[in-house]
Amino acid sequence: MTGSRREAPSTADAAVFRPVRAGNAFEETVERLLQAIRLGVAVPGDRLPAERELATRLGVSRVTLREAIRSLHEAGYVESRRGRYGGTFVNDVLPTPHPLSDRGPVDLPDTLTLRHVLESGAAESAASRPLDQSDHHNLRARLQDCLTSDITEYRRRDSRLHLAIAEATGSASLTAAVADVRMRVTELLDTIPLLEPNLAHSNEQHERIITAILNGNPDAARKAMAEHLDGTASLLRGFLA
Amino acid sequence: MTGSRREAPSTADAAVFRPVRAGNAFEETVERLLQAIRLGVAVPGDRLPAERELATRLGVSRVTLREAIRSLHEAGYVESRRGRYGGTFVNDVLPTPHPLSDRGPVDLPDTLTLRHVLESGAAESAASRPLDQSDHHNLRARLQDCLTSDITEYRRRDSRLHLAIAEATGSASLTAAVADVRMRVTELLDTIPLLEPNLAHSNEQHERIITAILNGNPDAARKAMAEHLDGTASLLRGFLA
DNA sequence: CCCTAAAGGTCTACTGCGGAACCATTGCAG
DNA sequence: CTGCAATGGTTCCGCAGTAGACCTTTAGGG
Repeated sequence: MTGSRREAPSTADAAVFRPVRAGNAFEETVERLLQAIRLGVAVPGDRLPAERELATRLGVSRVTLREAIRSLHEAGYVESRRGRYGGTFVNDVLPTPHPLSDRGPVDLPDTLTLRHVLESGAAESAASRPLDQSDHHNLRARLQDCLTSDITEYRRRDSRLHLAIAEATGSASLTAAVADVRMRVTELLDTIPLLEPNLAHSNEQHERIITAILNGNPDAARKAMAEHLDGTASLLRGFLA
Repeated sequence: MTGSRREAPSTADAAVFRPVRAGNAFEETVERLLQAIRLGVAVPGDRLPAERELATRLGVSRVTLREAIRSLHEAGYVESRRGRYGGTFVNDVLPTPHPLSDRGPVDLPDTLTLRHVLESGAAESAASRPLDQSDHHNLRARLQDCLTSDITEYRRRDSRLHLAIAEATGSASLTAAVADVRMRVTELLDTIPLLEPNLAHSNEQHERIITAILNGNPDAARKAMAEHLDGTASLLRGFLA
């Protein structure tokens, strides 16, 4: 402990006594909705769940959710329509995001370390459990989305594929953690250019990862994922160092 | 998306539209302080940081923190003393916790999957970076604490060792994630007996893990950690299945 | 012996947020 | 063409939580 009579203060203190809340309810809600859009869980044209339902699922009041939606509307992400079969819809053209935006500076090594652990672990874990037909279908469909994507949509479909891998582990907590860390990485990636060669290379790696998972080969899945992540990691280190 | 015109609802929805807050500020604060005590970050006799400082670090008001401390006091975990050099101190004899206590039922596979990913990943990550002298010292000291521990203190020292491994990755986010998942595991472990043979076996595995990390052998570290975790995983599955 | 620093203990606004009721708009079914 | 159901839009009230000032206790130093 800090000031303990026993020994020097440790950094475990920092982990346990970190803030209990990341921000206020409004900010957290905006962040989640942005996550849905940026990670490709809600694609242009999609309708978000109705306000009453969404508020319940997010655990915030409808008023707070509506404030979040309003700020997303003002930022150009969504439009709302009233009446039966109305709702809040993701815009077809999304705003090009923020030059390493609003909030505090990100700790690059911290983010990359966490990402490596979570995503290579998820790949291994997904490959070492029996997958049902819908898992197979989902993984293959998301892979195909990447292969057939142009540059403008690639980042979202890439995220969606990685999320599908996390889902295939069957662990909701792990999936949530992967979604969070990908959000952090995505914010960084959006500040650097995406080139055709990277995309082709990325697609090859995706195929190897998915093949290993579908074949139930944990070690190969982990290794393929690790290589894949190393690629973007050195890219980021290069541009942001 | 749910209700999307495009395709079937996916479980990624659940990850992104999960609740933004785990509970109210009071409950979260109690949880954190319990974490500090149960994971051995604050051991009996230790003084917690002063209320004003702790409230700032946890990002809650002093009133809320004090309510949390009061409920820990009533539960027998801590005592507070006024005056200069006063403070809140961890009791020497801690209450034996809750028979799979208050909150909702835990998803065992979910917890174990997340734990496997985080902790084996942390071991690998710690082994693949240069460690300074204080890292070496910390790891060896925590290992020694386990080797010389009797049964009553073993769980706390075990957690503290595993936390030290996470710290050695240098990633604050990963350390926090490991602390959280260990808290979930600890609550489960506290409901089943701890036997001498398990303890001896555990110690052997700990030595192999730490040796691999200190020698900078990522694969060995990961493998040793994975075996170690498999042990308690099947124990838990046995008792709780 | 008293003063001061550092800690816990108390009180008082103020505010963010949740809960719930109610209004307004829209499209489909009858 | 009328009514209903499903949605977004609005309003109000109450409570949990925050911020900050202030009180009380205690140990050590001058």
